[in-house]
Amino acid sequence: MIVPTSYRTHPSPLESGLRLDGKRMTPQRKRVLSLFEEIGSGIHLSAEEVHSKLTSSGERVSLATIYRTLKLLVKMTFLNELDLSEGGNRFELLSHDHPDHHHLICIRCGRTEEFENNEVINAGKAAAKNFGFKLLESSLNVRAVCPLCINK
Amino acid sequence: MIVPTSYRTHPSPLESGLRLDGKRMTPQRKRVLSLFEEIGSGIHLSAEEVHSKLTSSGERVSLATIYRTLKLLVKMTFLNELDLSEGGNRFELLSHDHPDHHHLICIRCGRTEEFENNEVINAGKAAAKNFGFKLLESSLNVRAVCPLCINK
DNA sequence: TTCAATGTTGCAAGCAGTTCTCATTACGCT
DNA sequence: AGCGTAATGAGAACTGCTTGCAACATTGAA
Ligand SMILES: [Mn+2]
Ligand SMILES: [Mn+2]
Ligand SMILES: [Zn+2]
Ligand SMILES: [Zn+2]
Repeated sequence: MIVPTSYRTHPSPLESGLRLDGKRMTPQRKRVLSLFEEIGSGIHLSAEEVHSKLTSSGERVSLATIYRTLKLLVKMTFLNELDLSEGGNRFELLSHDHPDHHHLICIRCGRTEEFENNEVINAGKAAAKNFGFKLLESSLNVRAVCPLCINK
Repeated sequence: MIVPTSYRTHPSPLESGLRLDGKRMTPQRKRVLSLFEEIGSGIHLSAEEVHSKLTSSGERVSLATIYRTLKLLVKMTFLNELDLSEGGNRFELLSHDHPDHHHLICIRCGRTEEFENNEVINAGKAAAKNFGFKLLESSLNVRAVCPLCINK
């Protein structure tokens, strides 16, 4: 068996995406995306939460960079940005299995559940078509109180 | 014909709503609600817009009072608060004919169209029921680009 | 391997929208 | 008219986020 003398490591999707836009791979960017990949989809983190998760595990990243990186990762379609209207916006790994899910939010404790519903997707499409708008995205937020919070 | 010597004017819905809560009727509160009633439903104003509409027509109201009054009128169900996620939150007269409409927003110029859709309402109800949450409200925001904004 | 070009970071200042503090004003009741 | 207390105005404060800038790090070329 022949062992190559040098490894040509495949650039990650992040790295190649950055490259063809003249952007650079940095440890900060790798760490932010890795965090989301490690915790998996279905978790919705604020910028502050991302920041404290990284710094409390010894990484040195500034909050400004977190904001810049999250915005970049959203533009690159690695992440999805949610406006759940309680506290700051939240970010989640964009899962290509469930790209169009919606959120049920407990306004007391923040617990957030996901659900999918095609009628909702179609309602958005229909509304845009009706008025001649070009659809970008539609999001249904259901504000509610969860069982644990229901009695005070 | 007998002309009464004193008129007992009916208290407005605003006034009676305030009364039974120990709250007081003020010119500011009357003006803010009147503004929405005059422009009619289907108009979505930010706090700043409410403020400048009132002050530019000669009224003296502070922005802090606008915010306080808007919140109060929402709690009293005269107004509805929208989180359209571009710029600040917006407020509209709560029309009892179309209580549960949704919004299609042009992210370029802010133009906002309304639409109703029962499947969406049901989707929210179903999601809440499924997870045992007590539903408060569900809002579908469709972000899009309007015909006038579509070519740059 | 070195180096220059330029993209990226950290920090602090800035900003937009909203809430809060507190002294003053003014409803509403008698 | 007078009193108790709710509401207002003015500005400070706060939150979530963005930006300007000097120092720094990555990349590609030499
Ligand atoms: Mn989600
Ligand atoms: Mn509306
Ligand atoms: Zn809860
Ligand atoms: Zn437009």
